[in-house]
Amino acid sequence: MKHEALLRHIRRYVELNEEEQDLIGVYSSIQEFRKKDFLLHLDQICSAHFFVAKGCLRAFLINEKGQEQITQFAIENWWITNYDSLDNQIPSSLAIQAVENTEVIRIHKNDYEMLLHKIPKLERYFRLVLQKAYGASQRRIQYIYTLSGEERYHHFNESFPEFVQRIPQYMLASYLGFTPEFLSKIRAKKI
Amino acid sequence: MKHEALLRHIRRYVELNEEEQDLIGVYSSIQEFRKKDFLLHLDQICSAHFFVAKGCLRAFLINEKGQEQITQFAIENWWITNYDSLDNQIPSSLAIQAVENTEVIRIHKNDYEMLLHKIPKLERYFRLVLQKAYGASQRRIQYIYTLSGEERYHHFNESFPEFVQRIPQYMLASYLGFTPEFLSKIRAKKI
DNA sequence: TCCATTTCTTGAACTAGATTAATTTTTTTC
DNA sequence: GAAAAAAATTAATCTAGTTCAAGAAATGGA
Repeated sequence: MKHEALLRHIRRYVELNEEEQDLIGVYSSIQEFRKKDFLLHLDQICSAHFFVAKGCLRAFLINEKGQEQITQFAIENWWITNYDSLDNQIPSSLAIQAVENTEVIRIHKNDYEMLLHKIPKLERYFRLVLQKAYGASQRRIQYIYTLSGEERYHHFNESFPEFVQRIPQYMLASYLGFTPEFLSKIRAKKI
Repeated sequence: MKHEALLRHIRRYVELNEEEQDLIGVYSSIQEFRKKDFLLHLDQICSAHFFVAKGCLRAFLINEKGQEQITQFAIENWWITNYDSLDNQIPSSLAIQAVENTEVIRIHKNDYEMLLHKIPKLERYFRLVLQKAYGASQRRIQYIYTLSGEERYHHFNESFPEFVQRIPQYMLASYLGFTPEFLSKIRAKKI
């Protein structure tokens, strides 16, 4: 099944019968993006939810100095979208772009509503997904506020060693909230 | 009805019949907290979700310098809990405390599950609540990364002028991620 | 395989915000 | 309504991380 990766993820949280699994196929589509392709451009109105089946995405904004600031990564089994833009149908302050060649399962806003209506237990699935994402976001704010840049780097490295290998260092620096130059200096001290 | 504030909030998102409204009453309890009372202590295992009917709460942690760092506020119509501690039944790294005398509607972990089971449309309600909270959390991360301390203060002031009046300045400084002394300096420049 | 582009490093000068400590103002309590 | 406690201010000194600029290394494409 083309959307097997998504079904596998949903089945971690709720049970699905054949019919429901097919329905999810009907209301979703597979999209392939090449490295550097955009899923969502700056100022575009966001119209879909994206599930990463394979690969890696990043969300970023452009700050007043014209620099890219990465606010989020999404790898296998993560959902990503701009809820602000999607819910309120306003131009996105974030862009979403492929960091690697990436296979995405895309669910359009309307199809998402349709699916929730036809398969109410998906409400539970998305509640649990959001609860996890919100928890992670809260934890991230705690780290930003309690750790220095250097501590944040070491902590991230210890928590996600494989992921650190997958992305360029300047992207990691941006995500962690400091400059690539500063990251170089940290690494020069001790790896 | 003692839990009317909560019912009113839920009805913004999903319809409820008499029976369902009563059921929510059965599985929730009202608690009054006086200013400075704790709803959740540091290292305690969190066992409930809290809905603020009236008043104001804060969540904070103690950083390595022994200082309180506020990670979140909750006022009327906001839910607050430590999902990390609640979901994984681990000691909380956050304390939750009343900033004002506060009336809370408390739903125990088990009753929360029970309610979701008996009234499945509450899955939708909590999904929508979490989606909003997650969006706010994402937006907050964007502000932390793109605005200076001073800009964050002005922005917060413009966005929530009434709320700024409700809390001591040192709490606002902590929430915004800088020292009370720095906040004093900003205010000295221009109000 | 070579050129172009992207990514990473290094060092010097600089700045937003922290720290410390003392003082004043405001709020709370009895 | 006085004393105590909590909150806010001010100023001097300090530091984590930025900025700028230039070069080195790695990667990628034809």
